[in-house]
Amino acid sequence: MGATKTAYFTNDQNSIAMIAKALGHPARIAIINYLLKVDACICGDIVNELPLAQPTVSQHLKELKNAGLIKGEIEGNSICYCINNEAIAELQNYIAKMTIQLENKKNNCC
Amino acid sequence: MGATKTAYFTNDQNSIAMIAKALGHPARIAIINYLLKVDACICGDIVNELPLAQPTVSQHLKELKNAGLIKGEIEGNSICYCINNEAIAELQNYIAKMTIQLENKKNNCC
DNA sequence: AAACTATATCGTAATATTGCAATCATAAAA
DNA sequence: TTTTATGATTGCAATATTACGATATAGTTT
Repeated sequence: MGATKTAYFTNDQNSIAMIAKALGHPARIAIINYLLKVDACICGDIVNELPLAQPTVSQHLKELKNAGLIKGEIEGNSICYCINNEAIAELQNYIAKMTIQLENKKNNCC
Repeated sequence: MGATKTAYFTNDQNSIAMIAKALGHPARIAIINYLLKVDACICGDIVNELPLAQPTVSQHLKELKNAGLIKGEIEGNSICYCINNEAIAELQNYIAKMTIQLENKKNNCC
């Protein structure tokens, strides 16, 4: 008890849930928004952008990385993070499917 | 410490994060998928569909409801849940914006 | 090499989530 | 009215997340 029963669900369900979960924190949304806004993926200053301490930001970056939403590349002293289009595409694809299904049934209820 | 610093972020960031968070569990993805698949939004059998106990499913439904992703309507003895298109639209809109921004910068890095 | 910079990791406290058995609330059926 | 069915709520244990100070690691600069 307490732990998510991952094994009980399909790969697809777990995969989408993992991506969504990674986006399920305002700090991580803020990080993604920042990476989208900044022209090059200059990083590190993410810490300056966010109202959180450096270790906390580092931890959020790690979670985004684990979920495949961002990639990091060592660049001399610092590290360059940027968005991984594939994960975004997977989520977009899922949402798009949902929307199509929703349109096909319109106002069946509620 | 331990609690998310919601107040430090914008409404938009919190709003999207809330929706994403609600989708951040395979059981809740499974519920959404089921609601999309079933023609009418006959419910209750959600419990039968999922490998989880009734109180657990009820809790997941509550979270989806809190996040505005589903609506529930009392129907005699049972309750009829269905998807709330607006929340889905909000998420889709956000992802679409992301995609546009991503296309505008292509391979700047990483 | 020593100092500095940037970022990750460790340890830990506070809080949140997940899951379920037991129980409650309400409506339908008998 | 008693029973039955459906779904929510309560209480609790196990685990996960969030946040950060302190520290470690690795590259850069002096």
